[in-house]
Amino acid sequence: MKANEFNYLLRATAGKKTITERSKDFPKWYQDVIEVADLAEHGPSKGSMIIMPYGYAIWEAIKSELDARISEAGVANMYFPMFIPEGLLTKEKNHIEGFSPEVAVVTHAGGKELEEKLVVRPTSETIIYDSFNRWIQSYRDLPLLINQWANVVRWEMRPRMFLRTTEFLWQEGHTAHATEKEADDFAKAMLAVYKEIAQDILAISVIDGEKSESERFAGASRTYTIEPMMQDGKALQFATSHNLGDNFAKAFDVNYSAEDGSIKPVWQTSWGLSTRSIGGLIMSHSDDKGLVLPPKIAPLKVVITTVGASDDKVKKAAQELSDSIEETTLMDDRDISPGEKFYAYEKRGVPLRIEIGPRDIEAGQVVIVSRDNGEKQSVALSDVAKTVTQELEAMQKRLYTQSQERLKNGVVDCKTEAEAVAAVEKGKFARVDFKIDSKKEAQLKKNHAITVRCYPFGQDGKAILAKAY
RNA sequence: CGGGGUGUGGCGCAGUUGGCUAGCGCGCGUCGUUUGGGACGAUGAGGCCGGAGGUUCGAGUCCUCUCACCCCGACCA
Repeated sequence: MKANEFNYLLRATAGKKTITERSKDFPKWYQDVIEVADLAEHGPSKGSMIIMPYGYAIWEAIKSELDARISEAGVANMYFPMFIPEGLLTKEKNHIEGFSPEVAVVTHAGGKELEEKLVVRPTSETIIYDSFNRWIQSYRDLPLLINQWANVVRWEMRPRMFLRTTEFLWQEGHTAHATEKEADDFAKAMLAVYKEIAQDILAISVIDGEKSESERFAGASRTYTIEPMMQDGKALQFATSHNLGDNFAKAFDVNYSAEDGSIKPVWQTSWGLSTRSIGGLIMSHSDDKGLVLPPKIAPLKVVITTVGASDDKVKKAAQELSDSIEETTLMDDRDISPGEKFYAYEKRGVPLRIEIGPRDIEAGQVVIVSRDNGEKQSVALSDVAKTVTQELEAMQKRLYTQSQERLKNGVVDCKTEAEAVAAVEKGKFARVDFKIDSKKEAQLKKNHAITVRCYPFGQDGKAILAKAY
């Protein structure tokens, strides 16, 4: 791996062994691609880092697509402090009950013990709504729509590669509205944005719906979610959007004067998508050979490798080819065996590989190989640029279609609980229309590790049951 | 905090009822042969066997204490 490929560092948590052990469901090749390193250089390690080649660029690609849509929705970006005075966090009762076990707390700073402890944000509702309280006076101040790109800390006991890490990067949006309906519509609109990102950009087909009461965000009135199916049949909560009702408004006194002169609480939403999506990406598309990235977010779309006796003539031709292709390319003319080069880029998920050797030069062509299906095609030198563009688009479509088919075939309608349990054990999503009360839900979770993923939109109260990450 | 395990080169491990100079694989360095799907040969560097104390002619191995890490459970999903 070349140094410039290491452009992503993410605090995982716990020891190297923990994160490695807990990530056994990850494709088995991941340790060849993603390095897990001890965080501390000296002494026993309490933490580890995930180091993924091009990982930074992948996150940046997701981020820029999402950020464009967020700002299109009229939302302003801001940065709030990372430390939250403990007193603020505890204002909303359900919220603090949901989060207190997993917060990291700063007790000492500036060389002395702090009078009021500072919580490292697990999410920023509290510190942001403290500001909302000061910013909102009149209905003219509404709606207030803000977003921040940030890192947050949740001290979970069981970390998992990308899916559950002690620190993670995300975007969290927070809005305040004059009416309950407006807030609810907005929460749903942002979920639709996430769905678009998942499907159109990451090529991951999802089910959208509402969470059950027990799976709801701590402090929310309603939680909306998108749930894709991973290759092993498990679900992944990919992104959520919450209708917070007036719960936080009441706790933080976020009120406004309405046109009629009355004082009313605002109605709020919050919504987020995190680096967990990279985990979802890996588990959705990758195969035994390594990472498979949808072309739209692949930082490196084409790699050109020399094969055969790579003399100066071949290297020169490869360089010219590399310069002529508009898509991001990398040329690799190292004098190592072709197999070694092929595997290196397959593992990293580079969508297209162009092979060029003496025979190709003689024939005036190159070989283009697609990462997802391994198909090879010989293409005349003059057609390379065009073919690359076409093939990248085709691959994006293929990956989405594949994900779509998996989800479509993976959902099984079940009449009884026994039927549903059996289906889920076989790696399916069970769609059921019998009622699942909170007692039944707890039972399913305890006995079978099955959860209600969501009540899909427009499906008349039917529930999706599955195992999940 | 309960129950169970593990500490030996960078990583992964072996090392028997105590025994002679502590090994193997991967990785790394050098040289050569290779190069159309993860090559091979030669050679080299790299270790107070987690720590302290004890038993013994002799401890990686046995005993005591201690430290650290990990797994299962509780959190999260």
